[in-house]
Amino acid sequence: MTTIKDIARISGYSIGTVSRVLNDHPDVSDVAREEIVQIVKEYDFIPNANAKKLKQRPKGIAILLKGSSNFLFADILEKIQTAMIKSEEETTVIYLDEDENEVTAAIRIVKERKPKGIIFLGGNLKYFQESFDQITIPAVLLTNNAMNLHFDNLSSYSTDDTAACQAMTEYCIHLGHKNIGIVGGNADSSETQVSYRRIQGCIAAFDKHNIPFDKDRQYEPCRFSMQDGYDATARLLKRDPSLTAVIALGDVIAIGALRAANDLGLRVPEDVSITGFDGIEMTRYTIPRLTTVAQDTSSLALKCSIDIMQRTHYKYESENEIIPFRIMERESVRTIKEKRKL
Amino acid sequence: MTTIKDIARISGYSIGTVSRVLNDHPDVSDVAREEIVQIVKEYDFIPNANAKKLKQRPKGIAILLKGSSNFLFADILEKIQTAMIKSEEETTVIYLDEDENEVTAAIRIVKERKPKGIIFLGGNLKYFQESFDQITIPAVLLTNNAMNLHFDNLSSYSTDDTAACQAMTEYCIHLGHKNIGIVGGNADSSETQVSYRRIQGCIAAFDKHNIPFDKDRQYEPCRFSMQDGYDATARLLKRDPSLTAVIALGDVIAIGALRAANDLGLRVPEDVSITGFDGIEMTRYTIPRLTTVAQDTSSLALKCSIDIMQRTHYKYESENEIIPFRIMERESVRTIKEKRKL
DNA sequence: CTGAAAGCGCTTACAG
DNA sequence: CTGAAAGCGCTTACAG
Repeated sequence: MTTIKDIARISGYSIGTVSRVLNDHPDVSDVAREEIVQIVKEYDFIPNANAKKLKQRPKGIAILLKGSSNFLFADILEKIQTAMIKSEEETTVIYLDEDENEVTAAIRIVKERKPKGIIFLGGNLKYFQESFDQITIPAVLLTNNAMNLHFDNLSSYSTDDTAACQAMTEYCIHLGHKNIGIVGGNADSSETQVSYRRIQGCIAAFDKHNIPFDKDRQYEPCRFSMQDGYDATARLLKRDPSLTAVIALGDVIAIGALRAANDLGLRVPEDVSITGFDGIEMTRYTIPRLTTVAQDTSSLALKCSIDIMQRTHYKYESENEIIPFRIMERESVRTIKEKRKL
Repeated sequence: MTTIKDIARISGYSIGTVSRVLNDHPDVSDVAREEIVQIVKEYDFIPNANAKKLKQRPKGIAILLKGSSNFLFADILEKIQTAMIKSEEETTVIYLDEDENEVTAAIRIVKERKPKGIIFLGGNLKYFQESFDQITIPAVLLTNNAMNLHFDNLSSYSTDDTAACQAMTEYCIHLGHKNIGIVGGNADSSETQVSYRRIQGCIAAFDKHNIPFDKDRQYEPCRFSMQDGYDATARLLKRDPSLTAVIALGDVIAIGALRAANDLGLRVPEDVSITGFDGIEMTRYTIPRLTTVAQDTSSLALKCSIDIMQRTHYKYESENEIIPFRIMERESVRTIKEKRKL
């Protein structure tokens, strides 16, 4: 393994000068620079990154993304990287398992890579409560509201899950649906989890419009995957064939739901309406196209990028902002004719 | 930032002893161990990983995955990790951009992390030709055949893209299709790219059955995304409405194709048949379910895992193996009645 | 512009 | 079982 020492020996210059060339320092003679660059190329020399970081000062932004095949996060990530490319700052993405503790991971990464700031693409508020106090550099949490955590080096930009689900439910109600099923998440979960907040939104809509909701009959929990969405929707629809609409708490669940309804011989939306949540790309290609509530990934990405750049460079305050969502009216929900009027 | 030095000072032991405790070395007294562990916990001490790696010997397997939202690779990755978890070896996944040079990245990673072995999930043979010779540790390339590269520290396990596409095309031909379109990739690309090999497979089938193929009319290039698949298929189908089947060179393309046909008022498979390639999860949920050629991700993952473990631990030879594919007959292809017989 | 040297935070023979 | 010390491959004041 060739090291900087070898390059120094071969070039006849000192280690220090080689280091300066390697790091584009200005105070090196052109002759020295050329000779050293030449030898570095010849030997395909790449400096040992660990040794570098041992001395180096904080640099770059670390992006922790939870769930490597999370379509929503993948979308946001792409937009963050587009936004960040203009700034000088380098960006490193670290993919975490769905159920990994992202704060613990972040603490480790801060030690290892010494980033100037961190972006959390998704995160469990509980983990933040437990150990985010060990992180002292600026950070941004996306798609989850960190308001109640009160860390002054943590900003957050998120969609109001509860309001969004309430809006989607009301959308269905206004179209005449009264017997609506919900699929996804875990009703017994706590406020720190998205599915809980989303379910609360649905229930708020029912309450507001005086529509009864029988959880045992109209709700079916499931994880956020197509397969689970498929199974849960099949159970739900079999248990209560009178349901005219099913609100899936995530788009991947909805895609499974579409298929499940189909396999039960139900047409969407003629026989049963189905809605999603997130607004991932795939929902524009399903048959029928999925009506869903879209999180504003562009704003989320942009605000996050600006925030982290500002706070890593200057003394800005962190903030917690709710980004507006949008109901994407597409093809998977139909209008129910008022039976009473017949 | 607390370091090993602080822990040593506070505990009253030497740095060496603290290091031994940290690394679970046996020759430390229980008293010392307990005291030190206690203090480490108290201070939430995490050793600096860079400093560790500066001295440490090779460890773990690095997995380089090209294209962070590549569904096929995501699937294989999951299976590799399941297989590897049983072995002692740690595994690190590094996600690369679709168009990044994975070999250059690997060279850097070898220096930085000192892994014992590398797994490439996807890769461009051209990059391997150019600079894989700088890598001397055992490596495995997945879904691409490295046979002709002749590196004796590089194994490969792959699907025969050409044979698979030929088989899928023949499948359609046997069902009576004669006027078949192809969508995806870039016909002018070189042998080192999958799309070239897949197209060759289709053409081989046409030749074998004496079916004429007019590239300008029946072929439409496109990148591997739903949007591109949608656009390309729309162009293809408009240009030649007589096509009875469209072979998409990737599943995501096929998903776009499904939607495009639909928007053109064509029913799948009644009016036009559509096939995919890869066998990703989503193809089981499309409406209709997609007929596709499935790569055997389980075998790919298992063979790769066994290979890398063997070659990092013992003196095994590298090998290049072709893993059988499977045509998944589902719902998106129909049988054409022989018009002549009417 | 260049070199000698201290130091980053660890690990690991080597003595004892 | 434990400590003192060399060393991993770099960076960076400090002199000159």
